[in-house]
Amino acid sequence: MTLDVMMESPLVGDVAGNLRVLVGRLLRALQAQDPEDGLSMSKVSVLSRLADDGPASASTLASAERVRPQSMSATLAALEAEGLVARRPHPTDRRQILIELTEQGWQTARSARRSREDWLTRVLESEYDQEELRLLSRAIELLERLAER
Amino acid sequence: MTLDVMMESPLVGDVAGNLRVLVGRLLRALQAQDPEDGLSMSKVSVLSRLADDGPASASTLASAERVRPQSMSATLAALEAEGLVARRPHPTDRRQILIELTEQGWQTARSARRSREDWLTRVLESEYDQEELRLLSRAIELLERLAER
DNA sequence: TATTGTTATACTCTATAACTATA
DNA sequence: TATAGTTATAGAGTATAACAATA
Repeated sequence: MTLDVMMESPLVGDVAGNLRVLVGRLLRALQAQDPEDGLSMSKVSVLSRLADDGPASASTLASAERVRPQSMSATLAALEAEGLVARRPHPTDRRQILIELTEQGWQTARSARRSREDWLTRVLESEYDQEELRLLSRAIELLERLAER
Repeated sequence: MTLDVMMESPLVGDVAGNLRVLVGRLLRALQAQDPEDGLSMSKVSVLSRLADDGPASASTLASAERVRPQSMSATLAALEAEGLVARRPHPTDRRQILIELTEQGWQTARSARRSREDWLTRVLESEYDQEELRLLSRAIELLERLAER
């Protein structure tokens, strides 16, 4: 125990290397399954954030999602074309445009995040017991902190 | 406790929804930082697998990494051009070409998985204590099972 | 016929560069 | 000048389609 702290434990190096590889593989595993709603992860991520945090400007979304404003601009144009988000002027700053979920956007955000029937849910249910799911749930909280850095 | 098991616990639905969004965000966080060795996650993933499992054919790698054979073909061509993998004929099946790590490929695979200097390692070190790192390490094992599905 | 692998081509996501409008 | 947003263009990764060689 004390030893772990005293010596430079290899744990952090392992976690880093394995996590990097894991994220790529999980991405492809999730993309391979999951045609379901026809939405890319980038789009779901933006919808999800708008649902959590409320309306936001394009540049706020861009930095939160760690993409360039130009990239977010493209994503938002696509979401708008699909009727999932709408734009309204910022009350005081006329440069900004606030992005908000449409009613359909709300429904999509909800169903994308909580669809209990999709592949991932079924796999989690069959692959892990309750204790492992609780561990995963805690790990996800920890990793969300990481994703914000 | 018993209640968790008896009622359809919302835990699995939460994990599923949050995990999907998390993976996308982690991907971009990792890609934003981490130019370091100049290798994409896809490439590191292939090198990593070759290091773990030994030489393999292109089609084996493709299904293991969940990409189409055509996509793996492109990835392998790039890795070969960088001198990290080499090809040798399959001993019995002349259709197949076995892919193996070169000496430089071995070094790169090792350092990519255990690099103690990169952004991710530093963030992990500063952001998490030893207990949290152990939890992450266990979670990564669990999620690797998921990535293979 | 089925399998392994490649080349040709296109799509998605994200990047950089250059621009307009507003603060 | 600095900030918010857009359009134009390019690169990486992966997909589908069509093909050649071998089983």
